[in-house]
Amino acid sequence: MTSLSDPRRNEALRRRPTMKNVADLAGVGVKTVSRVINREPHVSEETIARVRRAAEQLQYQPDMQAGNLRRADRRTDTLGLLVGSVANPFSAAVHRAVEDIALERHVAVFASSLDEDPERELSSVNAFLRRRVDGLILTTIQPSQAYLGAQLDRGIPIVFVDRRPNGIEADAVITENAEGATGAVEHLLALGHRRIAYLGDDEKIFTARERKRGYLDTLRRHGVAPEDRLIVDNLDDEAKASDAVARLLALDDPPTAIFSAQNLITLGVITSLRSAGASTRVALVGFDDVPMAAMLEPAITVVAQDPASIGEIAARRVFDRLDGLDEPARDFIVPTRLIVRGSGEIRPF
Amino acid sequence: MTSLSDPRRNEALRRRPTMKNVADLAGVGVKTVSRVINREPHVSEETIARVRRAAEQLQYQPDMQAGNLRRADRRTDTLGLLVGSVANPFSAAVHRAVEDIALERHVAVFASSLDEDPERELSSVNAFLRRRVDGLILTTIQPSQAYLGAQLDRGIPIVFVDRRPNGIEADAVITENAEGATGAVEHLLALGHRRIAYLGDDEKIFTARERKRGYLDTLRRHGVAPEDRLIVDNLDDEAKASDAVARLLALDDPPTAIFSAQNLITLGVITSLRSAGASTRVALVGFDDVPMAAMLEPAITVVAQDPASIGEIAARRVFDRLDGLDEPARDFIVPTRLIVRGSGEIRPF
DNA sequence: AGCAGTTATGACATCGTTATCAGATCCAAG
DNA sequence: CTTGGATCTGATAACGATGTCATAACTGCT
Repeated sequence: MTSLSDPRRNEALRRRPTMKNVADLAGVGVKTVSRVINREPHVSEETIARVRRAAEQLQYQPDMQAGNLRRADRRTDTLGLLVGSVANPFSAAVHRAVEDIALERHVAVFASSLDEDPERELSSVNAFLRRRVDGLILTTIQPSQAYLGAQLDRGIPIVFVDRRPNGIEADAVITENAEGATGAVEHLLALGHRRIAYLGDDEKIFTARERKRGYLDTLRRHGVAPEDRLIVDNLDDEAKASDAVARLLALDDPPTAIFSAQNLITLGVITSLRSAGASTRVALVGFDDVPMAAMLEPAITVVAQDPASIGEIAARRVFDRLDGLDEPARDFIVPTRLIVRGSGEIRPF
Repeated sequence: MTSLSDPRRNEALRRRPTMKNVADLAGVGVKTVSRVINREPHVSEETIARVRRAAEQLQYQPDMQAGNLRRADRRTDTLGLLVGSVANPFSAAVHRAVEDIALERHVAVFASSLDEDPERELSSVNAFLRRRVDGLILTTIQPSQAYLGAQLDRGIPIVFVDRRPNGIEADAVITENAEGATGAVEHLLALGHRRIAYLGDDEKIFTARERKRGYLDTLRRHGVAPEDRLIVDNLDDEAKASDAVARLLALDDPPTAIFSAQNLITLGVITSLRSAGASTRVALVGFDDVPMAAMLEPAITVVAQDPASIGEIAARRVFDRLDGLDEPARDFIVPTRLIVRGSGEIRPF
């Protein structure tokens, strides 16, 4: 007799039931159980019912890992997603869109945060690959993504989001960064601003380079010489952005407008302009939307991105490739939209 | 001779290399490769180097799925996380905290959104289980979680977050919802408010019930009879919340203060109060923090939750259990914090 | 020299599933 | 009554790794 505390009994209880267990209980072979579970034809109604009952009784869950090992298509119905940070609203919106597309295909998503750390890029990608994901959607920070070439050759679709890869030809879904920046700067120029400051992130980041390029090119095209004193890079948090604004406002000839090239930076700018009492005097246009922007006083004019589209396009591309689409790699450029709310329409003093 | 287009050659190229391939290239047995990859002892330096070189050359990545099948501990180093929605800031913060803890242990996280849909709860949980996750962290909406009993018995740790489970004894990490609501309501009562409206979510949601209970109990304890006309449930989006506020303001004896029990509802309330020009007349305290709350005019007083702690505690609990901790299930109550910013300190008119 | 103990290695079974194939049964048509 | 073709079923190999165990070559000790 086996008692509740008998280790063997516990062992049996603790083990997840296998197809063999179901087969024995139903009095059929394992292959028949496999057929029922996978809804394959050529099983009698009566056998199906018996197997179903046994599976139910044991609370059987098939082990996909074991199945995938042998299965012909070798798919794990799993996808790896690497974003800036799952806690960042932009990344979260991308993630959500990817999840929604993946859900339609019963594909589960591994999500991971990059934190602009090259080491994390490698370890996340490796973690995904060891788990045999069917495809990858990646935001990257390594100078080159050539290390992914072999995976691409082996038919694992890889789509880059938000940033274009280097050293490898692969699909990329990116915001029209330079054009968006151009729109912002032209908007300010049209109001008469000439002293327009640029506050941006580390130029190691693709989007930062692009947005800065848009800013510089646009100024020059309109005959305004960019001034080094009005250009600040490497702002990777809100506090640094605030400090930078304080310094700009203290100049002899301070800027009459600010183009803030990233959303955390925009928050820092708002804080700093307010505490200097300059928020209704200095114009501000931010790249990427800011939560509650419409509720602020003044409301914040931004170049809004469309993270949901980015995620959706990336996910669809991965699945198209998994479905056999064999096109050359290409970029998908997602448009931005200038949302006029007030802060960007302040005229120069 | 095999040409580039020879299907066999392509086949070989496309296949991910196996340990056998590495073993053959290095001129050793598969078990030796396994030892090297897993850093097991009893392999000569020279052999290690040969195997490493071969693995490098083939860009070999071990297949964890195959390994897990045989491995003694049966761990997949994978965790399933179900949150309200990965795009929601509260959920995203929980997710991020879970990811950070998981990363320390080289555990990958499947993240999924519940969307308050009972069907989605079941399908997500099943998707996780079929993929043999080591543990589950779940936000739920089904009336009972008894269906998870077998998994719990089999030793899969399950920790519920944000909502307490029903019909099953399992760990739960939850915000002190009723107490937080009490704090908000007492804050308003102390200022002299007696007509305090409650705007809340569907009572099917655990947190909504708890917060409402806190509101009702507190009013009664302070000798204020709750008024049905001032209590609105089932507000599941911003627009509905706005409409509800408009109706409340149109009453003969409108509320002098509003307790908004969820963050999307708070946004709707703000919008509506503003458009009615009542935002500096009617007091507002929201449950759960709102982005940019400090920047608004008036700034929004809230009962802030601590999603990062919730995620961290839940993840640690899962790993403690995986490490063999055998305590009875318990609740972890995460405190709230009343953040006084202005909107909640408006006195009754 | 002989023996025990350690190190280095690989053959083989095994994990839980699916693919292949062969055998049994049944039915309809000749 | 045979034949051919479905339909139903299960035995067995295989997937890519790890666990077990046997074997061979050393090492250090009597």
